[in-house]
Amino acid sequence: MSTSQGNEEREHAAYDFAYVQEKWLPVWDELTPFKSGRADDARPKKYVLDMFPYPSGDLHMGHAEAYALGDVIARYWVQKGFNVMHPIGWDEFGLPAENAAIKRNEDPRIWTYENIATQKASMRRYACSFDWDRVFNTCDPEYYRWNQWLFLKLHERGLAYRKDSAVNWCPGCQTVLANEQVVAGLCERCDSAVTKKKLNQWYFKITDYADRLLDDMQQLEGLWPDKVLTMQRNWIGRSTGANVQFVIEGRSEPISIYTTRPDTLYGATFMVVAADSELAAELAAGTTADKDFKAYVEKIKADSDIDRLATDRPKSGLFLERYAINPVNGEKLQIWASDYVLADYGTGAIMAVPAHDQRDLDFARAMKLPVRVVVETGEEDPSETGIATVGDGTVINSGSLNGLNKAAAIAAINAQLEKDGLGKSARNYRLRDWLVSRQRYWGTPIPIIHCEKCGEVGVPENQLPLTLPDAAGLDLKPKGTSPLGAATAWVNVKCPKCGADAKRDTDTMDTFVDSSWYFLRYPSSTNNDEPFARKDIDTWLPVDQYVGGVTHAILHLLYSRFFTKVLGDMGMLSFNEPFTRLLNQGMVVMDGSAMSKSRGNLVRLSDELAHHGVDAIRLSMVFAGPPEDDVDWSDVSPSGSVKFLTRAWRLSGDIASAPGVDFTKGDVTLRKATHKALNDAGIAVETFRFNVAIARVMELVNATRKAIDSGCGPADPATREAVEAIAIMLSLVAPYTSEEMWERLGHKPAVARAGWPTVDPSLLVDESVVAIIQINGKIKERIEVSPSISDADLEKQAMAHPVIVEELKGATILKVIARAPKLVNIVINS
RNA sequence: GCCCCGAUAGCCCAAUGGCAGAGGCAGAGGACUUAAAAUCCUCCCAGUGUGGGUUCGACCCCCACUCGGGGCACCA
Repeated sequence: MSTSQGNEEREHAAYDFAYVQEKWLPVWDELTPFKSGRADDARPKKYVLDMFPYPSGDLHMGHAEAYALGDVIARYWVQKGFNVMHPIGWDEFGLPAENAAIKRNEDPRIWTYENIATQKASMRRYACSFDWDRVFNTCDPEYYRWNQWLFLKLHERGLAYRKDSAVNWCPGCQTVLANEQVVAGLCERCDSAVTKKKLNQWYFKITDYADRLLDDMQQLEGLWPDKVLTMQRNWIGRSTGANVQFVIEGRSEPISIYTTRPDTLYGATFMVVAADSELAAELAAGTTADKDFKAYVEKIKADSDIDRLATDRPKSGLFLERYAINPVNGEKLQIWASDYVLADYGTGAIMAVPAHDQRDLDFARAMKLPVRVVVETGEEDPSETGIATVGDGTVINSGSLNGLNKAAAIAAINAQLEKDGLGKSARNYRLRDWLVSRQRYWGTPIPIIHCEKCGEVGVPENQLPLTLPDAAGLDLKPKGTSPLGAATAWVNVKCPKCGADAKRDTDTMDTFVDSSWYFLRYPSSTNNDEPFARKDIDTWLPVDQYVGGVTHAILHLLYSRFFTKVLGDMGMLSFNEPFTRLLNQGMVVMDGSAMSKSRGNLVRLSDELAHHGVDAIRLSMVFAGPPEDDVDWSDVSPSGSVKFLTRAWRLSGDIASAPGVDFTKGDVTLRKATHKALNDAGIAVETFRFNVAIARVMELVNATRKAIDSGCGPADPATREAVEAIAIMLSLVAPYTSEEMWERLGHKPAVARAGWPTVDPSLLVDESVVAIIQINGKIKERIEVSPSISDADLEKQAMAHPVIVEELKGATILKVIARAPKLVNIVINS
């Protein structure tokens, strides 16, 4: 630590950030100001969590922003006297590591652990307020054994199951993908066009939780960004309607269709079944249409998702030469097969009401099928305009439903169908079960043994973790089947139940399994007896504040919510939403677009840190604008941040009073500025307006500079109070500078634990305020009044003011609005 | 095509329905200096995308539109 003489020597030197960084890091290592959960810690808890990184290289600008923002929140609550747990770990399984391993021809662990070491060192230098004692790696067996344990628990509960299904297949990665990992028909990892493949795969039954995932979002209202809640609602996509039974000529069983518009049942003019469904194949079998049908199915199989998603795609289909009977009027309806009906939604069959559904109308017009209007909406005839009338109206041509509006007709027809045993109300979801198996090496092995006699047998718990076979000797290149299959010594085992020869499941789990419960692990990160201890969970969870990118709005957050509910049902925890508050930070872009090497606009974090120092980069990130907005690095000025920090730092060398001086004896004007800044900055931080909080600190720095140079002077206690407040507020964004200031002010480290000064409410009120006097909304005069003046007194003063009296001469006063102590508005006719 | 968010000074951004400017960047001038840098001081700049409406009063609320960003997109 510097001597006072050393301080003097440095007094007028420029602020040397490199020196200061090197100076304080070892001190903080020693003091561990952010260690959470000491046994004797009586402070109330606060769990602040940043989304954990993937170790794909060194930290980049995006990390710098995210961690700067998360750190403001974590450090603020520490200053406010909370026992803050702010942990970090690494999310390591997945394709980047595996692809790097293939390229380098080595074990993915090597690349992974190298990158972790790099990132960890960068985080330490970046002065993140992480609790380093809680770190874990998801690729360590000590972690992923609990993925396996959870998988087995889900399997026991029927929530993990295998089925044959047409799944998303990425030809680039040579693996299946979850629905959530297909973005606009492309693989989210490698941008290959995703195709369909019929495979037997593992699923988690997230659809069982669709209603709870939807309904529990009510409690997140106002605490999560609306955008994320909307995206999740859309993704789950609950729709309500009815299933209706249609008798089929020549078939013993009726076909059930799903519709959201049972009120238009009389308007059904044909039926459509999904061309790729078993139902379609069965209906076509034996008819003269069968040959054409098979050809049609082959044709649509060749279409990629991209083709299917094209908006102007013409409708295609084929008449199956079969007929259905409309249950309400006995009409004979043609049954068609088409790819615009999805096999895995609803029942895979629909009644087509072309007058009131655009897709059905497009199809009817293409195939020359009849259109019948059964809802009078006042719009033109759909069969002429080609535009279906989908809105509300009066039901016509519909027997007993005639004259009703949409809602009444739906209620009436549902009741009638139910009574006649022909249908009942139903719900459907866009959400599909979560496909969790992957045909790749670098993931958690699925802990299932396949036995010819016993079927799927879970690996006994006492044999967990089931570790990955050594990568050496395995060909990791993607080839459509798991590389684990080649590890014969690993694959061939005895059935734990019957002892017969059996084989291990060779697929690995989707890496999103790892991150779906990791936030539960931090409080128990060193516990090797269970995934998490109930006592720790009850102490720390749920997460009070989660910070991360909006890219995870659906995937990770939905899966985490699902896991939380499942674990709740298992009695392992007692809350139903894992993340109480969520902040989505924006991205860091350059010249308006995402940074990339190929675009040539990549800014290297390490370069920025070398040029401007950690504090200036953190400050620039936080001050750039509202946290949820993108930061355009070409708009921010790290050198401006350096300038401000230097200016603040210099104040600390100018203070002439001693630590502990009685602030109440200080200059009132500056004291008011200090307390207002503390008050406003605190509110701004709590409402995520960090840029505003910094503006308040800048104001106080300016006011203090002025007070020292030409006001109450450096010896006044108020200047010390102000600079100490600045150091504490600045500690949220500029840990090095503020620590240095704190020392120069005569205090011992760490400023991070100094405590947010208590705001004196009496210093927040002004003795007098300026009230404005308006006539017809235009400002005519300003007067100084007491802040506690009454409306009546303010009005009296305003009306008596000479300027106003003059203005009002000859006018008729219509109304006077007084809003003490801010303004009086006199309305006159002019 | 549908839904959501945004638009304030040359730029980034502030403003419980009540004086449009908190803060910063950039710019201009000055002080200090042999000079430069650094520092300090002072100053400049818009009436809030467009058109209506509500109100005593609108950046703020309502309607329509323009532009920008994001999400969803055959889910019956």
